[in-house]
Amino acid sequence: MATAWEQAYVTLRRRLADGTYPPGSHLPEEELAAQLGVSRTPIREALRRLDAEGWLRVVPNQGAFATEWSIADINEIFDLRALLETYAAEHAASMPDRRGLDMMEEACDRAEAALPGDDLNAIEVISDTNVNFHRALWEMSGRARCRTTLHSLAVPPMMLRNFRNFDAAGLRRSLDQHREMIKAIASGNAAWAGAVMRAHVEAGRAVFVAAVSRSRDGKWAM
Amino acid sequence: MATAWEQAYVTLRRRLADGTYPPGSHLPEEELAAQLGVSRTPIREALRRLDAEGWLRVVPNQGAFATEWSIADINEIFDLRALLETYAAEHAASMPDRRGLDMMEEACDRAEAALPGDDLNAIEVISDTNVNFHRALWEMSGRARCRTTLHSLAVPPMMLRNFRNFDAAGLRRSLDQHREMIKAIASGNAAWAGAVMRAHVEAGRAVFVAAVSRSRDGKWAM
DNA sequence: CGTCCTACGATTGTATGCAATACCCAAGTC
DNA sequence: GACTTGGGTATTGCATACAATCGTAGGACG
Repeated sequence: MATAWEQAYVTLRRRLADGTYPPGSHLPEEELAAQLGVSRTPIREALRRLDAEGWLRVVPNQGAFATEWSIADINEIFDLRALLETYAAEHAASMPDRRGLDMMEEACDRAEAALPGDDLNAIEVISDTNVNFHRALWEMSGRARCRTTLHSLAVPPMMLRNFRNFDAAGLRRSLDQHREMIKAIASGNAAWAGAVMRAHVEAGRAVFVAAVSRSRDGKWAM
Repeated sequence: MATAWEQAYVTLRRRLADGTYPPGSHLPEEELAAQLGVSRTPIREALRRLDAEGWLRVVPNQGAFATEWSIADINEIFDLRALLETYAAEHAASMPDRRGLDMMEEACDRAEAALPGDDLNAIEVISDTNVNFHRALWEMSGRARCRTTLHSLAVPPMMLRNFRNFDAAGLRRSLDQHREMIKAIASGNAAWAGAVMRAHVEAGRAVFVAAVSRSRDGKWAM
């Protein structure tokens, strides 16, 4: 069994991701401690880590606040993902391994099975398998620092929720890009893998930007 | 006055950077607490943050160990710095501001004044002003996430200590590149700024690689 | 002599208590 | 009426105490 603070970290991160704690909201330590059934000590340690990873901001003597994301922030994140995911894909292609490729295949299979359903549950599955796909790729690249950095960039709330903005054709294309990436990596063609990844990230940005411009007041449902 | 855990964080980070706690060494909480004159609680919170930033690794029930760096790790860090510092330089050039440019100029002036001295103190000053220069540039780029990521990549021990590997000509060239970057940014030429930055990072890598290959057993004095 | 087991010491993990600080609101002043 | 000031409350910051866990040294057994 993992330590209490690690469990708290995982739970709080998930809740920040799924919107249980909306951006800007205050997170009182005692309340979190009561919810998770532990004391404030492990909660505080989890909050320190979430702070370091950008999930929330701990202000001295005021506590933790779920981070709010401006459109500029999100564009920056897409920029960084474009750089780092491409880098990871290129290096994964230069050292492909069976186990990682299998994990990526499996993620695609599961996503494909969920694709026909239009409900939120399908979106949930697709979002989930998407994370698994990318994680397997980061792992295969063998770049530890790149992996942890991408983890903190690609998993936060508005990235996961962006899947709700995809239409059926968009999801189909996203999945096709995943399949193409597997081919590129398996063949050891770094340039190919990198190019597909860059297109993949930019397609995600385009979906996001379109969703933002649809909402007239410039605010979006993240 | 900052909180105790923030002070502990800064102090421990500096000690990890200057070699007081060598790579691989175990850092008992109680000992750190005694050294800094606080209890274990703020120490633990500082350690969580240092862990998240890659300065050390906290193993459950075993404590904190200063991270050890393989040559592959360091090459990865230079790779990521090449990508992200270039990105930051390009965006700084697209939105130059007087105050940031002044800070960069000042860092160069101070480094230049210290340059004639060959002693370790001069190296210290140069290493210090180098950090200030880059920080000012990151700040100017307005990219918050890029800045925090670079902070955790560019400041760790072996990056700071790499300055000891530069010869006089190398330091001179490094400083010239800083001056050139200021010109490029001030003129708003993003491509120029990015190219100089990339060259700057790669020059640093070359110095590092040369230092490693000079030591026959593949270990280096970091 | 080597291996396994146990008990001890050292260190980390968590809970709790108290001190310090910030926020909120009401009363007072200009 | 707007602004300032004071106290009360809620929340965080830190220290301490105790529980849980790990590593190791020593001894028993094969």
